Amino acid sequence: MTKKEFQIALGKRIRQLREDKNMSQTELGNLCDIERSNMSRIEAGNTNPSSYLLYLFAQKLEIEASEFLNFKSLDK
Amino acid sequence: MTKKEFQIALGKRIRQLREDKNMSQTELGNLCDIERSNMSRIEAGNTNPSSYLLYLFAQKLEIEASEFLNFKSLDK
DNA sequence: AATATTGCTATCAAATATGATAACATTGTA
DNA sequence: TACAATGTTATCATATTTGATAGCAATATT
Repeated sequence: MTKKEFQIALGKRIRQLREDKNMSQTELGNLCDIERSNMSRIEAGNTNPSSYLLYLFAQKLEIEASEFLNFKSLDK
Repeated sequence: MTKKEFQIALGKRIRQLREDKNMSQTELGNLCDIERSNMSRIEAGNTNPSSYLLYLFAQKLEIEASEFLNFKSLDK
């Protein structure tokens, strides 16, 4: 999985978990002190967010941070 | 958990999982195409590594990436 | 219809991570 | 003892993420 592919998969996962909580990008962004434009970039897979940001997302969505990285082990 | 506290906890976890595989910083760094000085910085909690790097670590250590983020839920 | 909300994209500056390298201490090994 | 490997810290340059902002389209909501 390339970096870009990873980012896209991660972005989709973040969006999915955010929508499960019926939260907007703006809301989650505010809770985590990041811009909504950045939320959009991240969910679109256009950037490679920091580990700490994943932790913040998880905290604010009240889920385990590890859920973001539960990718099916497709590749070696 | 502050950003710094997170980085320290994450760094310790990375070190622990790396040593479990009897791998040196140099070896894991080479496999992931990152400098050994960067490995040291990360494990010391002096930097906030990218999500993709966690993924690479997991792949090369043959573990689930989610293991890096399995922190005990100490904080709200 | 008008307004607000949401999400996307682009731009530029600021902050941060990483590469590359060097020097040092420590430990293992020849 | 020498030598290599390992890990740490520091520096500076480069790359990347993020902040801040704006404009746009689409969709609610009034």
